[in-house]
Amino acid sequence: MSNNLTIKDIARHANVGTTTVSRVLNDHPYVSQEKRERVLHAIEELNYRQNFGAKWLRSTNTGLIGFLTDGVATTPYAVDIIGGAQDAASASEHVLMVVNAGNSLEASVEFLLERQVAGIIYAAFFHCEVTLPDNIYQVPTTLANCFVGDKSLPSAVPDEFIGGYRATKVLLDAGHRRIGFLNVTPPAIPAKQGRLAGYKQALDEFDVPFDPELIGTTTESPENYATTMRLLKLKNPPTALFCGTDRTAMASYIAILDAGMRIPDDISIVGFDNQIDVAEGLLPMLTTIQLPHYEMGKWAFNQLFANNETPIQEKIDCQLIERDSVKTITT
Amino acid sequence: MSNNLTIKDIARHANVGTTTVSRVLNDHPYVSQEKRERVLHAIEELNYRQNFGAKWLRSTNTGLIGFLTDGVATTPYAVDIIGGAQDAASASEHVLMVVNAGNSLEASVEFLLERQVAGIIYAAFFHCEVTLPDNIYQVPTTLANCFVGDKSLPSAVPDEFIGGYRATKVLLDAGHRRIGFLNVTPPAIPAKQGRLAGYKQALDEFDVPFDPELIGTTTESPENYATTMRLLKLKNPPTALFCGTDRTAMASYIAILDAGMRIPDDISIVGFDNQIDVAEGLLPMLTTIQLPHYEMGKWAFNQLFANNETPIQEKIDCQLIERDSVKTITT
DNA sequence: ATACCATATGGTAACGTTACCATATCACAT
DNA sequence: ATGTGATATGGTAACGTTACCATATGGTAT
Repeated sequence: MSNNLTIKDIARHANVGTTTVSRVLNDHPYVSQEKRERVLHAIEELNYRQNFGAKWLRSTNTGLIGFLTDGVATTPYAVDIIGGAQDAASASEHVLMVVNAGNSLEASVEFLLERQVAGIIYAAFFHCEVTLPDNIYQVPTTLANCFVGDKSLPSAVPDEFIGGYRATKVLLDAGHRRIGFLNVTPPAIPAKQGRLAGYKQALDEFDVPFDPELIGTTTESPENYATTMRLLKLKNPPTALFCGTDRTAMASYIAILDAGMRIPDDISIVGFDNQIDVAEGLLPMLTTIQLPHYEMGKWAFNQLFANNETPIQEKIDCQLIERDSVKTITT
Repeated sequence: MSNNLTIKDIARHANVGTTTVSRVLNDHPYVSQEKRERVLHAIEELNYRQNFGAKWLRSTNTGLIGFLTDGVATTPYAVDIIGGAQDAASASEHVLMVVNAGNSLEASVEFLLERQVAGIIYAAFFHCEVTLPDNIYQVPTTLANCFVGDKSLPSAVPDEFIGGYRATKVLLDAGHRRIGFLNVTPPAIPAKQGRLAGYKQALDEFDVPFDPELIGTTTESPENYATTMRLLKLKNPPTALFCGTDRTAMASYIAILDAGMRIPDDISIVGFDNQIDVAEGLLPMLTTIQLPHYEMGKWAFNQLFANNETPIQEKIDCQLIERDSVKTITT
């Protein structure tokens, strides 16, 4: 089935030396147009295919990049990170070797090193601090959606602050002054602190005092539902809600409808994540904040061989995605 | 950084021949316990790592499997297929090389063939018929979530019929006799036909006549909402709804609440997909049908080297996931 | 004794490619 | 004439591994 041809075969067929064939294959200079065409023609005709094993044995440049994730690689969230990394990788002739870290992160890294990967991208499925085994430093490594405490590796994470700020500001701009906030809870610590700071900053800019009564946390749907209800029944209830995740927003939608209110007429909602199936599935469609998964993946690949003196700790913007769940009101 | 040690170095260090080292590395027989330990010890001490390029140049057995998907590989749906394939692959010392087919499927296959993959798994992100380039037949190939018209390749797809049947039956078992059905629309043709047949079959078994008035289609949320409303306002309205996707169910939830009804007290709902964030995010949590993504991925890997005379066309069961959106009623 | 087999061990020639060296030609300046 | 540098071209030695062959030892059946 597979016709084990070598460059020797095609060298003979094109009546040139093997070196010339290799040069054509690798786009090296110093080959006449005429011979180049003869070689190309022979390759075409014999249906020749390079042997990458031999190639990398010589050159030790495999074009392989290890994409390593914590156990839960296959969550919808992580997926766009892979997408971004993959697009960037194929733009420069690299391939991703996707590996889920099993019980031992060190063993997974070892596995990739054995395959001579030129670099490793480590991605977490939610924004968090990670600890990585020492052997990962044997090869260029970048992080997506996570970071190491000592900042010894380049890392791209969402700018939670700007996300929280944007979500709050769109509501303030629409005239809202009582804005409930169902913040995410640990273990997503960077998200929690950053978004709260962004929320406060936006409030400050509009001279709206911070009211702890308007703050809740997100956990599972029943709790989200209950928290939303609590907020709705406040003496001075919110006219808008900033939900820590799109999933939280979903529970809030249900609570609000159950309470006999309408979105966005009676209350405006902003989510967080832009989890497309949820955000576009809800009605009215959800205005939310985009987590920059794709961009983090892309950035992580592009930084792999950047070779900066100090590893960059990048925070990537979280854009506002406007849909139909926010209504302008007049105070 | 990387200490280019070879098998020779460790042979010298352990005071054995290179062949013996190779034998230890590959678990071949005819090595004394004593030398085996000496070799293992030397490997440990020198921190030696095999060179896979050289290895496969000799043996042409790379342990690499190409995982190829249509453009939209990185949809949440496809992700569990990768998970299943990956788990099965690592159980037998294989690695997945994940590639998104770009504009040319043939070029993507060529890319994988160049890398000497031992097999290819092709996965679609929704159940459909696919056409594949000829060069894919040069290596064992299996299909997940799709099939080729001439059945020339082993394929695993969801059993849409049983899924539709199960969804309808759980409602019939709960006493419902007026069951609305918002079926998916093309291009997901196998899903559409199969589920409808399953729906009818279940109805038949309970001697419930098929009523075309109760059938709708799923498209985008606003339409789903409108269709749900139409059903709700029927002279003889449904007491239960079978939604073609969990996303449809989300829109139906909103419509039902808007109409002043409650789930599941006034109307029961069953979804399809078990898209976890939606199904568990809704309140009450959604009873739905599991699409066997993980199993299809696993099956596809395990069939790669099965070598059956005729390629198996497998239909994988779609299990019912019971949550809280179905209520038993007495007629 | 002899033959035969299982076990153990190491030397060495591939595997298919590219890097390095050697060589050749031609143009263009000295 | 002579030197220099750019362009072309091919031979061959690696790269690190495993398959194959050769060899050696000890046990067991003839």
